[in-house]
Amino acid sequence: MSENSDQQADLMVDVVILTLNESARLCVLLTKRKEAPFEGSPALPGRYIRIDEDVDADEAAQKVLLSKTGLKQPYLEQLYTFTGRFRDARNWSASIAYFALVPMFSLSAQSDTARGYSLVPVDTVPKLPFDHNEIIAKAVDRVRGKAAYTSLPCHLLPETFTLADLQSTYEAVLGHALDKSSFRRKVDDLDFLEKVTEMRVGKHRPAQLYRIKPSRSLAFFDRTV
Amino acid sequence: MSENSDQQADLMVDVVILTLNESARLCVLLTKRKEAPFEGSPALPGRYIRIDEDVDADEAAQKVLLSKTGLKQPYLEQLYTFTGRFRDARNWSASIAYFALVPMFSLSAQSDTARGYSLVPVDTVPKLPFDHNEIIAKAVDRVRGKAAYTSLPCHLLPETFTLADLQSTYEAVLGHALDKSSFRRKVDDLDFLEKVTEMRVGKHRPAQLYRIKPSRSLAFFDRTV
DNA sequence: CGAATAGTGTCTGTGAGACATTATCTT
DNA sequence: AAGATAATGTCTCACAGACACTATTCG
Repeated sequence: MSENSDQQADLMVDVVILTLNESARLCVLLTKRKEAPFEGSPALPGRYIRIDEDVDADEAAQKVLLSKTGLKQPYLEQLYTFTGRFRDARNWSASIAYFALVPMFSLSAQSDTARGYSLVPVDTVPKLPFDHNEIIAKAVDRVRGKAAYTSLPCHLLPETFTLADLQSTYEAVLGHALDKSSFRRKVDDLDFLEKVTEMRVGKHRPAQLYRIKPSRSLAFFDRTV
Repeated sequence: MSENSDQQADLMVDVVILTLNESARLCVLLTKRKEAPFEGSPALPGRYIRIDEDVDADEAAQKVLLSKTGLKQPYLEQLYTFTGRFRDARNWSASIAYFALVPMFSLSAQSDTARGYSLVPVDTVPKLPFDHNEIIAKAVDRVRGKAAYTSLPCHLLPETFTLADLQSTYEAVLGHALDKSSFRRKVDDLDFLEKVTEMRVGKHRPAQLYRIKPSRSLAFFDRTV
């Protein structure tokens, strides 16, 4: 591949960072592009892979995530690689897309937009440059699909949470309501949560707080064969 | 990315071609490498992406598949992208891996090996160059996972087949036996097969032949939420 | 007829959904 | 006490698994 080094594909990573907003809606983080083309437009955070700095694409994606959220231990998974001559008018390019699930942002909406990024509900994403809409759609599909039979959505919650929090998170991701009793039975069967000594106190009856058992950071629901 | 064009990553596609052998075992097709490094070793079929010839990576993968099997309409799906500085000692590289499901080969074992490739059961794959063992493992995982709730394994069968064929295919992929009655109920519920007028005649009672309904080339089993 | 494969029927336990009930807090 | 949320209990229907049974071919 060295005989024609000016005829190379561009290689980059893009990261779909998903979180819940205050209304418990699933949102994607978008940055304002600082360079041409589409300077100023919102787009997915991402950058070119730097083969002298990045050991592999996972590391590059982690760095993107770290620079946007400051988080070191999020859930990060490779999603799909989008390629082709036409997805970026400048050149044949390959973007290795990742998605990340991060707990609800503690940052205020103000400082977010000040830093040039915004949280947008996944069902109201505007037209974005390149094939970024397609990338987001695929990420949401994947998370929805896995939510049906794994504990993946837990990563959208803070360290400790109530069962009601957990259920509304699943409902936000899946897009439909769940029965409380069935949901709790299933969570109980899966046995990936442990009680925390404290309770959440609020305006009404306090609720038990839980956290994910250290050993079971991604548990699988039964799947009927 | 143009300021340092001799410091680019290599970009390639590798294809895990899966099929069933005569003993109804899930097998992967391996080629003998014609170039250094590892010349003569068995390895996954693949090649560098040629940005002047391939519109996108899917097309490159299709061409690899076509050149190895002569098949034009197989099931082909992007699997995962394997990247990094160390997976190939020559350079930082990215391999966009695909997997394909193809009907049992009509080619004889003789002509296969003559052309320099071989079918190896996925549970007896020898140590391969690069990270090809890891790629195959991931492909098998993916197929197994999807087999549990989709009609994916159908693509391992010829145009028409009996329900017994279909069941043994599922059993080969999943790695365990299935109940005949339950299996047929489920297939019936899914409603992705249609009867063919002919029957398969053999040494015993003839069996009804089926084919996939044209509109339902990939059907999904129910998944319990 | 027996052997072998194709195809159908029946029973039962599990478990998800629906919904009711009890429990515990604040004001 | 009223209101709100947390947590648990009960009933039922659907369905997957187990297994038995019938059907149709060949030799």
